[in-house]
Amino acid sequence: MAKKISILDIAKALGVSPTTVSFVLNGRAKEKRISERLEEQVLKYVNEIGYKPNSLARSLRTGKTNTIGLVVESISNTFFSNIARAIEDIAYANGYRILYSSTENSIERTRAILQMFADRQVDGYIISPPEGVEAEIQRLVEGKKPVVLFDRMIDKLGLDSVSINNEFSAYNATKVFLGNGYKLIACVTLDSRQQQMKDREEGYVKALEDSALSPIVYKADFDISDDDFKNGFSSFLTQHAGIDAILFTTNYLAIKGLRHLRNMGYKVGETFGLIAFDEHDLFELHQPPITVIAQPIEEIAQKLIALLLDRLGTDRILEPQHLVLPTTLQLRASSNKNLFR
Amino acid sequence: MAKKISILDIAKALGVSPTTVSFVLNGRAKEKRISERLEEQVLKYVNEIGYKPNSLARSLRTGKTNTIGLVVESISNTFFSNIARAIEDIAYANGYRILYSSTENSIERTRAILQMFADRQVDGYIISPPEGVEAEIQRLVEGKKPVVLFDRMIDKLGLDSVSINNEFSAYNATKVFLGNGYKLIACVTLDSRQQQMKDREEGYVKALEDSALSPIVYKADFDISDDDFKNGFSSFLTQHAGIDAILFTTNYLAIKGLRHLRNMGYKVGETFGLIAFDEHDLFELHQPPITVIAQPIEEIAQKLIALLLDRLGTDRILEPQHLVLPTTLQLRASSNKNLFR
DNA sequence: TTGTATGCGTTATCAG
DNA sequence: CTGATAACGCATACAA
Repeated sequence: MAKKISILDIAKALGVSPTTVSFVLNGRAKEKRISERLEEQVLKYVNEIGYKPNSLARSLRTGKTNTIGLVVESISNTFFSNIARAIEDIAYANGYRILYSSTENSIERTRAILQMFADRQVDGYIISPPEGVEAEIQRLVEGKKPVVLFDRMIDKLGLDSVSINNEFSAYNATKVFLGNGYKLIACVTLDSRQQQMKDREEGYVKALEDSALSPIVYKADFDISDDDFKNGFSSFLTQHAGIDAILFTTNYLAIKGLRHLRNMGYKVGETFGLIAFDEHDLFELHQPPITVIAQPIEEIAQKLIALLLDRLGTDRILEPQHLVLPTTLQLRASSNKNLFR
Repeated sequence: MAKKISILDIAKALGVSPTTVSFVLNGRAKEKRISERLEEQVLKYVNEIGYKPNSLARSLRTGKTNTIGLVVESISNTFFSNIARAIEDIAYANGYRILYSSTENSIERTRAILQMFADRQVDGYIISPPEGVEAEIQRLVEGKKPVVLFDRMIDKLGLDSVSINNEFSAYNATKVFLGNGYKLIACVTLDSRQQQMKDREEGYVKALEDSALSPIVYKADFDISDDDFKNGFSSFLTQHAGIDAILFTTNYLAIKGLRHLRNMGYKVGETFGLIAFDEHDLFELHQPPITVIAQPIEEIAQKLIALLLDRLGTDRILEPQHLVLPTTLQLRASSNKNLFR
């Protein structure tokens, strides 16, 4: 590092005052009407010795850390890691760094994370909140830190948010099943009060109601073990004999389901319809290719960070924005048994 | 937040000096022989008002930020996001936070990232370095910051590192092809001077040499477009008619390859062998299931962070450690055409 | 146009 | 055992 050089050393070496150096460094030379010669001289010297301001000291002074706290369910989940990847780029381009952390849907963990982020004095937050952390998030807002939510909403807090039209997406997907002649359509979802999960289920239910059919729903815990899922899921299937299509409301439930369906001898595609939420690298290559409800990852990331940077840029409290982005139904063979005839 | 309270306020409120409060807060009460009554009193008050020390100020003073810089190729790659996930946990448990960034194999980007991390004064680095950043990493080391490398090595720097036995893994996998009766075995790899890629290729070559066969290698650029890959790959296949097995040295090349092989009508599994580096969610569910060389992700992460924490804990310069972990060859149908007879 | 002095919240050095 | 007080490096109000 050789991080010994401070603004003072520069000032001394050049025989000017630290203020002058500071102004030049912050691009306020013109504004402060510092002579161009001097400005150049400072810039040149700074460049020569490779001086970099100490961001800690600067942050301590200004109260800004140029850091954004990103709280996701799990960074190892492709949906979130892709979001993170996209956010990273835009944040960096705007001079912000990312501190991230995975909640694993645990309230405890989330509390700890938020506490840490607060300690670190991040300037703003992007959060996909688990259930039950309303109070903590509320506290952030009270601390005047901008917060943008995604993936899951917490309506009552009136925060900026970016989400997708969950209900319609599920409704639409279920309609595809119906249109393709599936009769007994089930929904496998999370046992959760998260709004987006409820919405997805609701969309499914409504589509069935349109055709005077009754919903068949299996709910699994977020952190269900493979064994428990297997047991629960297979007894669900035998209980409701004749199910010929399933809408999975999350990606990893779909993967779990796919595995067990195959093990149990169901012919996904040929006789059994399947649609999953969220795109996945290999869904297209799966045999049969899996129909998915794809979220616009890039766009979500863009809107999130744009919203946050917006808030970061001003002190005024703006009307909260709720962006609802459309999904894309990526039609593949798994939702159309007619292709197999 | 209400982050107005400082150690000074506490001192005033309690009628003691800031020093005392500081000592108590840092658990040095005993050491400094501060009366227990006073200690309790301070602790109690601090707890009551929910005071949290300002980590910025502390870092400025101590020169430690309790932050680790994690530099990966791309956080959206499952291998790296899983590593990141595992590292995150252990780091947090030890009081460290993670700043991360994706290089996308660009020297420019990596330089910028390293610069940023240095500005942020991270305490240590975990890096999977692209080619050509030796000088920059060297500089970190000169700045007395511990650096642990993974996935790719830079031998001459003599840094701590965690890697896998790339050559043997590829050798072993190729042997499986040979044992299962494949005749014309190709290798698809990265056009790169990265040591681990050369090692993988070398393992493949050696296995073939054992049987007096000549290697057939296709090399693609790291950031090759789908179209370019398609063109290059298919002309490679026609040039070397009769190829009946391929070892892919990276996960995403395998996925690209899989896609094009399917489009071109090759019957992976039945008549065409395939083995890929790195596990993937859906490889097991693919039809046929894909044989992979699986890296011990948890263990890699554990060793990385353990090594780094070790270095962080002491000033002494220790003999650099090079941990080489074994991979697991996950045998599935894609590498055994006999299963299809 | 530039310099001086002060504070951000901690920790550490030294006295007492 | 405890309390002043000086740093850490930067930014800014205020002077000159």
